[in-house]
Amino acid sequence: MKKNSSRFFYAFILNRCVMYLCNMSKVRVRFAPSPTGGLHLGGVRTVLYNYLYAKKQGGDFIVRIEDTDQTRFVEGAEQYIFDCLKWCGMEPDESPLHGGPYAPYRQSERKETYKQYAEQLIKDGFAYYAFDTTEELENMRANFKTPENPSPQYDGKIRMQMKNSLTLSTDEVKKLLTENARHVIRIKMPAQEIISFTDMIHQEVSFDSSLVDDKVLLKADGMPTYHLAVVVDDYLMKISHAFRGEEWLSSAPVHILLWKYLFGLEHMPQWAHLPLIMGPSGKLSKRDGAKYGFPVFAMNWPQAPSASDPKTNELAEGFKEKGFLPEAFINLLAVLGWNDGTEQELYSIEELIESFSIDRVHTAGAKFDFEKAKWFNQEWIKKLPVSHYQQRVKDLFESKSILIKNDTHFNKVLELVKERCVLLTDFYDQAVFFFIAPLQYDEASVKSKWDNTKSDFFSELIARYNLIADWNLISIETEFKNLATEKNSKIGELQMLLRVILVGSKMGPGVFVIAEAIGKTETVNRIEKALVNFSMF
RNA sequence: GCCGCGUUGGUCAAGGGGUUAAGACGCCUCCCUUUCACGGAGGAAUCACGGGUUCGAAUCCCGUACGUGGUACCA
Repeated sequence: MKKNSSRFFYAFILNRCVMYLCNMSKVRVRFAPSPTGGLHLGGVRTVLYNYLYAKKQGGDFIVRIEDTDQTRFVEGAEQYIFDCLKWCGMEPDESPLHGGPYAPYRQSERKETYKQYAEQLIKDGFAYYAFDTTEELENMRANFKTPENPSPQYDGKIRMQMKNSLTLSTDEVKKLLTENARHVIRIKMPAQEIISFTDMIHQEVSFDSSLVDDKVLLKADGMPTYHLAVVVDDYLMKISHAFRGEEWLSSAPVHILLWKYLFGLEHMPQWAHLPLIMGPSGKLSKRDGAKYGFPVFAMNWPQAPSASDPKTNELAEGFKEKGFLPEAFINLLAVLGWNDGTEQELYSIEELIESFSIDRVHTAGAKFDFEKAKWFNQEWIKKLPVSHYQQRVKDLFESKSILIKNDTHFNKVLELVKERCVLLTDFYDQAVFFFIAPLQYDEASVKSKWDNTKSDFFSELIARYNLIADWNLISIETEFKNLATEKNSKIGELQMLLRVILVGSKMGPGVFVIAEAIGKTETVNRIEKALVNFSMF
């Protein structure tokens, strides 16, 4: 106790010192999705690492919607993202739905802000207007294309051959601008500069500015591109740490430069580029889900209906609907690319917050393994009390037309079978027979064993069972075993037959436990029914 | 092509100069159970390759190969 509190004290002091030395304000992280479709594995892991880091430091978790591409906007996607976060147990502190001091949190609603910064960059000579049409850009790419350079860039080498405010006269530019000619604003990448920064995962990363193209900052429709928008918003929203997928690493130099030009490197958040999650063959995609039979989205996502191809109007399955518990989903994602150095694998969200550290995140991408994912779910089903997921299982039963009348009894049944369920959906097969009599039997197991002595035994068992006043595990088992002994029959064999009679197949918990649970009347009914059916084998 | 990032069993991974190279999933065998699981005991399987540095390299350095991301008025 004493040791703990002193440890806490020193940790606290250390923390304060670090904050003082770095002149650090509050930890603020953001998850910035585009509302273009389902939220997949990688996305959820990115949120998770953001969330864990923020919560561990007592910081804020912000969700910002990056909807700057109006052509890719999908109705309902934003709400879906929030639903997924809620299901996963990660409530944002600030977001378009939750509000906050830096609203609006939707980039489309901050359009004018970005424009000012873009103009500022032009004024300072760090950016320029470009008037090239789509055709002109295509021509450029076609003309400069060589086997050695299959995808020419709009960069320092060719910008002087294009139609922009660097090549046109001031008057021409002014004229085009007043005429409202379609144009974009591009960053002017410096000719020779090594741009480097420290990534919390990859350590030192550096780029040669001459190899990076003049990225568009402000599009012709006045919307910013991601590059401008992240930097501006991260600054305005006082983001302290920016964790994102590794697919952004290549464009990091653009963002670093923008920070330098606009706000100063000292205000820049600390970066961490998270390795990508892979599918069985390469990058994890929606297709992998269909191909290998596992979900890639957090929750079901109805693919956008397409008039030209009705096949695309299908459902992308989610972990929730597949039968995963959010606890398991979060757990498996957290340890896919991170571990705390101990042998622990099962973590609650609170334990994750406690143990998480960004510097123990792997540098390499990890392949998603569905078998292991299922194992996590199985462990969580065993670990959590049945009451935790009872409603979901109840809904499952009711969707299959089995009405649950008694919740206490239902709870007991689930308790009996929980350790043999991997997915929540398994509860149906594992427990249906507690509610309805088997419709068919495992014939192969019965055929070789069934004869007159067996049918005599079960006929007499019915009589004995009918006499039991107190229907409980002991009386059921005792009667059964006594009768078997009297008849000089093999108990094990008869037990197996009783199991098939009650369940339909060789599965489930102890036979007498099942008999007790379904009750005397139902047990007797099922034996009677089997006596008729088995006579045909 | 160019640039970035990466590479420990099939998968997730610990280990970061001297280890019999942890552990988990999956697979196999056995025990438990005349069921299916759970549980328990075992087993097979690994440092991408080639050069250095070193008494000693999975570990440090350099190449190569492979993978992956970027190379859009997408994010």
